[in-house]
Amino acid sequence: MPQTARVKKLPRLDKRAWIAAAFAELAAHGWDGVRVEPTAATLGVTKGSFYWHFADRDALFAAMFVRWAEGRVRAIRHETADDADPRALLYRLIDLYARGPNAQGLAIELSIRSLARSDSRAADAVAMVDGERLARVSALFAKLGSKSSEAEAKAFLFYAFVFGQSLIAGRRDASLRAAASALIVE
Amino acid sequence: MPQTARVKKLPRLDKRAWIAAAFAELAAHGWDGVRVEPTAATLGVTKGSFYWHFADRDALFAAMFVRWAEGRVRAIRHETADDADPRALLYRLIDLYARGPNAQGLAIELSIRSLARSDSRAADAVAMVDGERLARVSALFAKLGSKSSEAEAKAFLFYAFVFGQSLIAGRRDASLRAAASALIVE
DNA sequence: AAAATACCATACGCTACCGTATGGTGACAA
DNA sequence: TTGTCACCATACGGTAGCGTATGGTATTTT
Repeated sequence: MPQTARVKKLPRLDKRAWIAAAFAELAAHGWDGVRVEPTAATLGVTKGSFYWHFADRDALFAAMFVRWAEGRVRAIRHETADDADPRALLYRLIDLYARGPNAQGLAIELSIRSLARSDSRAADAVAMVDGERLARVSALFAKLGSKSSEAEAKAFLFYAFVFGQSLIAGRRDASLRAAASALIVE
Repeated sequence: MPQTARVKKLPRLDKRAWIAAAFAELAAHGWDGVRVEPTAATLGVTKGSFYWHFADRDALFAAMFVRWAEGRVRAIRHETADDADPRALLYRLIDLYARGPNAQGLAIELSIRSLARSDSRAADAVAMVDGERLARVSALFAKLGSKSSEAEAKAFLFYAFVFGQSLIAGRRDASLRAAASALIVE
């Protein structure tokens, strides 16, 4: 009996599990950290599983792009569904990306945006998400009284600020961030 | 024959040449594109040269961080030296990072900021540059009549916008960018 | 029950690099 | 001249990971 007795139920993974694990690696170690064999190890399987579900490593990336875009668009629609108080909602959105309750999601977003500069499939995913986000935030500013063109400009500013702010080191300068946020929203 | 007629036969590189070549690779293919042997090939030497100038690959990265920080601080001081018309200067700074006459520099900046989330040496370099940039831009807003605290907030907003905007796909929406810029500067 | 299918393990060859060890060569000094 | 030193080439061992080939086992289907 040379085999290790696998008492537990066999994992029997699917594409979703692989993609989820790949996103975790991406958030932790960037694109060069998304490797087949190490990910297989953390999933408790071997790469035999991977190459059953995906043609190669590149196919995994492609699947990650579309899944990310879908998930983001859905999340944005959900986050901007309650538009009772647009101003409060805008502040909440900033907070969502600023004091990372989801630093993982932010890392993923930045990684994908980084790849989008050279990979057209990633660029497509980013364009899709950007379109949805700009439209939603623009609508919020319109509800606050801005004309259509001004609302779009404010949405662009808002959106660029949210991500740009995440690139700037200081986790400490919350007051600075709050003041800058007020300059946009008010 | 002039005394400085270096024979082309022997390249005789130094650290600076290696670092410059590494930055070119970084801008083109990211951190995982900065490899010793391929870079040696493009420099026309072998890795024997590299391991004479650097202890290992990590030492090259460390050298890149400090060189980048130094170069950036110097560039920022130079760019903000002429403060005759602060408003025009602010617009010029936005333009500098927006319609990339220097897409290469932007790619490098984003790569380093990406690494700064996990590498403390990169984080130090980024903090150094951020400090200088915020101080300079803040001074510009102060010259435009803002109180100290407001000038800092505006500088933060300005700075975050500049980088955030570079993350958003559209190269096409120049008008949107201009409108958003006006919201900050005016 | 038997066969087909879905999923995974194992083993293999292959490439791209990293870092080291060591020898070679030109420039310059003694 | 002769050595020394700065700089590089060459050769080597070692690792990590990709993709493939093939066989095994559990699950489902017939």
